[in-house]
Amino acid sequence: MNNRKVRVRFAPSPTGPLHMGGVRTALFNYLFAKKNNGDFLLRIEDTDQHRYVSGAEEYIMKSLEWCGLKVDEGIREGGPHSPYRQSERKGIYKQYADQLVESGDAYYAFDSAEELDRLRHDAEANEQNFIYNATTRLNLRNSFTLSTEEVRQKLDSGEHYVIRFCMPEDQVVTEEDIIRGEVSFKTSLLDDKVLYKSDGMPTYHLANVVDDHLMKITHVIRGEEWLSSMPLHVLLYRALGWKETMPRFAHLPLILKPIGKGKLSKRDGDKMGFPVFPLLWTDPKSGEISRGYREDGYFPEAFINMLAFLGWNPGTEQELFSLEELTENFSLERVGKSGAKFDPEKAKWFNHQYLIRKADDEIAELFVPILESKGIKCPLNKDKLVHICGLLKERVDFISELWDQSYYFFQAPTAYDAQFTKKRWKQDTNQIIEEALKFLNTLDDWDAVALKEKFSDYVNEKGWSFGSVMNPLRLCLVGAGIGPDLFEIFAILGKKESIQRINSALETIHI
RNA sequence: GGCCCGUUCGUCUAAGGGUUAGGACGCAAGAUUUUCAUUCUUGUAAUAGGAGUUCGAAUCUCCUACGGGCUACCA
Repeated sequence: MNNRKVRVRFAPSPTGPLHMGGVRTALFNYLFAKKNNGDFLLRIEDTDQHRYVSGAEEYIMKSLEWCGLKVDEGIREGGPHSPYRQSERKGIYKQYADQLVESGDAYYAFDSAEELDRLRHDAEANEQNFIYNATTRLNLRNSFTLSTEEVRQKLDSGEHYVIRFCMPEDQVVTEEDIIRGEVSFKTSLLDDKVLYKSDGMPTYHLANVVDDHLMKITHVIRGEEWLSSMPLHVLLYRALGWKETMPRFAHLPLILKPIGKGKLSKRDGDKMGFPVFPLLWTDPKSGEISRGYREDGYFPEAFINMLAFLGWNPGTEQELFSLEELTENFSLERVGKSGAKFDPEKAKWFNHQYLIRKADDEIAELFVPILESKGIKCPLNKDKLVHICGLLKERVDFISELWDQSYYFFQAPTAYDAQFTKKRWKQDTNQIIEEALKFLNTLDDWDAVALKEKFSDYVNEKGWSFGSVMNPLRLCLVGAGIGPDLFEIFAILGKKESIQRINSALETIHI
């Protein structure tokens, strides 16, 4: 229909921390934009002053940044359509509301919130619906029932008013959704939505349509919760005379609770022990803290990859995609229609995949702060730490879990796992270990491979079973039945420390 | 209640009328291993139900059921 440059926007309200569903919406917008060499804008929709939460805006930007979603135009980046915060655009909406009134597509209404509430309640009591539209507007206080004179007078006297869209009486609005195909709505069932509030602010609907038009947005990609307002928006574009450049719509399926019914909420995360927000969030009022994916140890690449697969798939069997690869392969046509239950286990799996693909030295670097938090200060040379990380990364999903797998490298055992001891430390074990210790003392080449070879020969020579020697030795060095190849542990610990640990164990363990 | 959207293994999903309905997560078993893991192999398990259209339906149509969203001077 035209070859305008693709421009999409992510338009959250700063009413709290950005939910992972919101991040996914941002991600899909970003991917679509970049795939089509377009622009990705961030617009803050803060037309509701009551729900404004301080810090939310900053949080949104930090979250996108952490995820690697670079914004082309936004409140911080600026751009040709500044400002990008709707509260700062307040002045530009009124003229469009006025335009609609003039063309007869909107009208003034003076009903109080209480009056309308009462009508809704009454209708509900009678198992009816109250809809402010053609069926009722002639019984209410508005430009239809009041004379031009009266309306003028009320307006001039400063009485509170709103501007409502005049929903056509009997039309069918049909619009193509990129994900869902054609969707139709009967206007007789829709209501005369408020476009302009009595506080002088536009509602979401007006501001959204006006800004998308002014900012030359070509595709509106948003959550399914907006699908029902698509006809209103379509009608607004038409009424405003912007039919030709109206963006195309794509409504994304929702992210649902892992178990049970309904969409994913903050509660579910608390209950089941997973984050629903990208970053840690401290509520400015209550001080309540919500965990974040970042702080929980997720890599942004893993988080993004996981999110992308909630509702989208490439149609191949590849599951691991970098942001660049996602961008290359993304298409709205491959986004599913149905809501996706979030699976925290799969999220961990994604993180594991990214973790094991990281270079050992990078992992080591990330592990250092955790070691320091445990009071371990550069206990080993860097090579050894890198080696440890390489040895153990397969076993964990998060960097922080490395500690549970490796603590014995940094501190000698102070206790010995009772169960393992019982199972592996037999009557003759002390004697065997003492002999083995003598042999180990004679060895100077304390390299894992050499050690393994020489010690294995020795064990064979003595006619011992491997298990009867190795398991107790593991207990001596580690204090428990965990860890990688024992000779690797020997090598990393070094001869002196290894011998010392065996001696201590021999002194401590009695059966 | 009304309107709109949806429904393939427990979960994420593939299969654009013809496949033994495929993959991944999870779970289970086996193999490997000096422990614990890893790894490898195998298994587990699905087209919501009912009508139609068709030689043939997971795929198209309708009905039912179930799920979800919206129904504010909130976004």
